[in-house]
Amino acid sequence: MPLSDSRPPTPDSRTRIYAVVKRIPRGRVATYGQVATLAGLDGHARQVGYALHDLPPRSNVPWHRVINARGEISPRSAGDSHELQRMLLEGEGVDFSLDGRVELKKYRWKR
DNA sequence: TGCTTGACATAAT
DNA sequence: CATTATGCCAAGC
Repeated sequence: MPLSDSRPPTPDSRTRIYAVVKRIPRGRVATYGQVATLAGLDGHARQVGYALHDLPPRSNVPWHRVINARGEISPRSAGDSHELQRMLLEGEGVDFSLDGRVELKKYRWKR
């Protein structure tokens, strides 16, 4: 069986997303939509979140710098990662509002 | 093969 | 600025 060359060339969209997330400078945050756009997946904001969800905690990807358009940490189904995320961001100098929101006006990563 | 769910975004109200 | 409704696309079942 001549192993045909019909294998899915899926360059793991996740890999692309991770690459973009890694590009986020320290002390700054980006929205899912922004990451999706920069990753060439304009409109796949949801997939970005999916990819990050699959991201193992040992990964060197600063997933904590990715937040939703409201400037808040997306409420996940389970896990205490959202607390860790806030902690990490605060550790980088990102200021949080009393409502637990980040001032995108100030910290939004501007390409 | 088709329906449901999901770490979202944007526009309208 | 909050809430509601709709859109988009991929993965899971």
